[in-house]
Amino acid sequence: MKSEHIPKATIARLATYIQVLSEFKREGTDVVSSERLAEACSVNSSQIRKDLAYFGEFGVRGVGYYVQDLITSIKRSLGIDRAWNCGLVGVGNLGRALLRHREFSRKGFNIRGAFDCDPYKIGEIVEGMEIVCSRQLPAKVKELSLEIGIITTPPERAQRAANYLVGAGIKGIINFAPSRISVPSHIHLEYVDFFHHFYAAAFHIRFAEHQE
Amino acid sequence: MKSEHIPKATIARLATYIQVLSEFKREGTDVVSSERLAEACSVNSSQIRKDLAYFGEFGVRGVGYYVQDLITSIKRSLGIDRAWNCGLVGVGNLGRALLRHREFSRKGFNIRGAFDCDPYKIGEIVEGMEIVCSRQLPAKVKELSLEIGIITTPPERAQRAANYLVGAGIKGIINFAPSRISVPSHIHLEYVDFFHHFYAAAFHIRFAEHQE
DNA sequence: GAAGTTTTGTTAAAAAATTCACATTCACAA
DNA sequence: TTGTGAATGTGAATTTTTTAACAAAACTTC
Ligand SMILES: NC(=O)c1ccc[n+]([C@@H]2O[C@H](COP(=O)([O-])OP(=O)(O)OC[C@H]3O[C@@H](n4cnc5c(N)ncnc54)[C@H](O)[C@@H]3O)[C@@H](O)[C@H]2O)c1
Ligand SMILES: NC(=O)c1ccc[n+]([C@@H]2O[C@H](COP(=O)([O-])OP(=O)(O)OC[C@H]3O[C@@H](n4cnc5c(N)ncnc54)[C@H](O)[C@@H]3O)[C@@H](O)[C@H]2O)c1
Repeated sequence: MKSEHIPKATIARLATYIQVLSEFKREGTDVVSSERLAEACSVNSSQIRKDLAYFGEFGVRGVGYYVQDLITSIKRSLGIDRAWNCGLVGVGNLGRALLRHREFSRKGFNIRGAFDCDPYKIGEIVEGMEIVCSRQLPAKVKELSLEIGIITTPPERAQRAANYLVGAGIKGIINFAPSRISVPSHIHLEYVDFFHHFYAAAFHIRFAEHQE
Repeated sequence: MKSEHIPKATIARLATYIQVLSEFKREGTDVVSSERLAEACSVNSSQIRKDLAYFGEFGVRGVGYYVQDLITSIKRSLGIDRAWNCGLVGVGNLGRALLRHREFSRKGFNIRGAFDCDPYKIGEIVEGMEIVCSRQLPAKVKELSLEIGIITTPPERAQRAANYLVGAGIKGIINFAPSRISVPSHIHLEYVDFFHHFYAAAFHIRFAEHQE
């Protein structure tokens, strides 16, 4: 059914499918039905079939989905069947945690450049990578073919970091700082904010108490 | 219009509104229209009015919203007008970054307990807090009145961590590990997975290239 | 190789979320 | 006090997303 516009929610679910399918694979399961996958992901089974239909036909009727094949197909659909070079701006607490996180490269996102403006941090080695001055961003983006910029600076510096990245020719930005930034429309921008999960928890716990 | 069920998306947006309103406040803006707030949040203005209507009437017709009042009202609506005590299980890279993050307590989520099962880590002090053995969870949850559990263990340990937390009487869990876990239905469970933001970036960048 | 079973892919129906449109309300000025 | 302008709150219209239902396809068994 291949389609044009893909809902954001679909992409988030595809990430979950990959996660759960990988677990199935580790357990030695070769084939899985949409029903069984749906249960493991806590979604409706036609939701899964619909999500997949945006990209093509990956299953076998009467059988289900071959786990490994489906992982491969979803990855190809999302464009993560190849490596993406990333640059991280702001090597503080969070930036360091991300740099040390092996899962990034395992999932195809290689953090190849780490940038900071603090002279005490520049030159330091983190996870085998030297922290470089932000001023060198343009040169490094080209040199390392960086395509995705990760912003982990304090919020008031996020816009500046974004400007550097955009100027350097980055194609997409993931902003972990809690501030809205503006970038040209051809740059893909994602905000990461996990506080809303805490808000949701607080809200629901309180609501449940209120019910009693 | 006060309503029963609140969409997840609404809660995520309310988090954004708080963020942007706080910025307005810092800049000295006292009153803001839904139109202006909408622009800053990149959403539709009636979306904002609808989101707020779930909880009550907070604006003044012909005027707009008083920034400080609206922040207060949203916080009260979400149940974050009081402090929430949290316990963090798994003091690794990510756990440490979260423990060191001041924003948590500023937003009302106080991480009061840090737990790990690694004997080399137990006893260590992080941000003025002693890392405690996971076995002491039940005692500590009661002692410190912990209500929300934060899981930052490796994925294969997340279920066990959840079991401990549930057994200890926690009310909600935020799981940062990339694995599905099961908890009794009265426990509120949130998954934090920011890889889907990377997937979305990769997908859109690639799609844009494909368009050319 | 036909009949039966299973599970997909897809169309149709239902539900939910978003946007529009405007009557209502409030502040302020004449 | 009344009129004017502005912006909220909300019902209705629209769009999007989710769920249900089922025909088409593939495997299994007899
Ligand atoms: N730590 C967390 O757990 C956490 C969680 C959620 C969000 N965040 C957000 O992530 C961001 C980083 O948090 P953190 O705790 O790592 O803060 P941090 O202060 O430890 O690190 C910020 C780093 O950015 C660097 N920096 C500042 N301006 C810069 C610039 N213009 N160019 C390059 N580097 C610059 C600083 O030198 C510092 O190393 C913040 O916006 C924070 O709100 C952090
Ligand atoms: N580091 C990141 O940037 C990042 C980003 C996204 C998600 N995550 C996820 O967060 C989790 C933690 O990541 P990390 O990089 O901090 O890993 P890590 O290995 O540095 O830390 C894991 C910690 O959990 C402890 N632990 C293990 N089993 C435990 C148990 N049963 N009870 C208590 N503590 C236990 C370990 O001793 C260790 O200190 C992982 O699941 C990871 O996939 C990490």
